[in-house]
Amino acid sequence: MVAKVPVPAISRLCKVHRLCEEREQQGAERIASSKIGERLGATAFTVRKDISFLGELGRSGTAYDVQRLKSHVARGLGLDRPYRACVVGLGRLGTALLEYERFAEAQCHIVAGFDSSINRLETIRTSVKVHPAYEIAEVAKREGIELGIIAVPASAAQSVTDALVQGGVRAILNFAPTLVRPAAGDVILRNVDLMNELRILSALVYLGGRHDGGRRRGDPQDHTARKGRE
Amino acid sequence: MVAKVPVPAISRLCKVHRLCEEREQQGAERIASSKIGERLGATAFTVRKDISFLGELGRSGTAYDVQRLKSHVARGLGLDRPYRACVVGLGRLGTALLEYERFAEAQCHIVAGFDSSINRLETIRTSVKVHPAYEIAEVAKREGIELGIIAVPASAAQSVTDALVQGGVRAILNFAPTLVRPAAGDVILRNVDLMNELRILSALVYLGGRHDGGRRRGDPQDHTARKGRE
DNA sequence: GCGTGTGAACTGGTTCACAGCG
DNA sequence: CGCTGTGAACCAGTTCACACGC
Repeated sequence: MVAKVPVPAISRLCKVHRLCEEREQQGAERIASSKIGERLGATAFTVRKDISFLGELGRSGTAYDVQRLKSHVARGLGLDRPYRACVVGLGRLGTALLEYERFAEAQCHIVAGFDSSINRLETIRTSVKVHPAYEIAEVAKREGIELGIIAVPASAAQSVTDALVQGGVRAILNFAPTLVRPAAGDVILRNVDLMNELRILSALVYLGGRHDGGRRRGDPQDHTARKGRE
Repeated sequence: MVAKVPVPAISRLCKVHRLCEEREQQGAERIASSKIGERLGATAFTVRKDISFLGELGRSGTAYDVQRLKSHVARGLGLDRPYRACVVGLGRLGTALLEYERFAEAQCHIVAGFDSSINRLETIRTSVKVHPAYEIAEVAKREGIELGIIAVPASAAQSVTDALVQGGVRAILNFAPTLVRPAAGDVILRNVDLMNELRILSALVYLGGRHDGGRRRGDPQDHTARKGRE
């Protein structure tokens, strides 16, 4: 069944891929769905189903072959495809992201930074080429940038989004604390809202006991909220 | 019905709260569920249901009173309660978080930073008090820290988690690219996995057209993945 | 009429039970 | 026998339909 993988499953599969790399380096040959589930905070059922979404893997009675599983997931989700990215907004967070070398592990290569403050562009010290914000669309197109990372204040987020879309990016990761809408095109968008994460945690603490005494299953979100006492 | 609010609803309600603050400053008196939904990327139904999870609000035929709605949500989720937090791991990301003043808007006050490198502790320039990592539990207890933000490499994440739990924190926001488990206690945990976000986006782009031609409803996740052409 | 509040239907993602291979 | 693969049951959360207040 190579179709319609649910987004939560995709998220877990990406983690499976990472786990495989980890185990590979440790020299492990095989890994069972139960072990994967344990490591991911999901049930073995879920893990197996997720994997089967990508089509049948080397059928077997023994556990998954780490190498094979890894490339199975990589192929199914296109994770080996390298792509170019940019960061818009070079405040503290933006700068941190700009220089985060380990993104390369996810095949993500940051090739440009943008900021609206000429002052900041001049003082910043980084190996990545930086440009004024009004050049976003142009540079994105010229450099073949597929992914835009937004780290600007909420008020600027929408116009930055529009510029990125105009520049032809295919996906956007938005850190600005506001919902942005891709005006047109088939742009994929995910939001990472730090302020909201804090508020959610605060709320969960507050709701405390009376919130949900029961089991927490393999939580749909990436952002797993779970009570202790596993 | 003041019980068992689903986590996705909590997330949306937190955004409603933020939206109310925004509208309040703009001097708006009232706001309709349809408008809220539009702004949040959810349907008006969902918004109304979310709000009703917190109990009945000033029943009316006209739209919500912004002030009343805001305090309704704040009271229902305990968002007005200020709390103290710390950041563990003072790399680029950790430092950015440590100094992010706007967290205070979410009533989150960062009162301590930790790192295992004495060198880094000495060179860092910040207004927040910093401590060596081995003092986590002690300082957390002494300072009454309720929330821990983890920004260390994956390999250190679990031990940091344990130390935080030992220090009595009630909630943890984990930025390390690995699942951590609260060994004991009622700790609430959420993960923000940047590397995984990138991989997910890459996968969604790759799966592209054949992924899901259809509607995207008021997406369960915080991290809304949605195709353009709303 | 417009707009909220909510029980009932629906949806799709997770869980389960069991068939099948090594 | 252990472990994977998968159709079917289950269930949380979303959507809907309709009652009610302005």
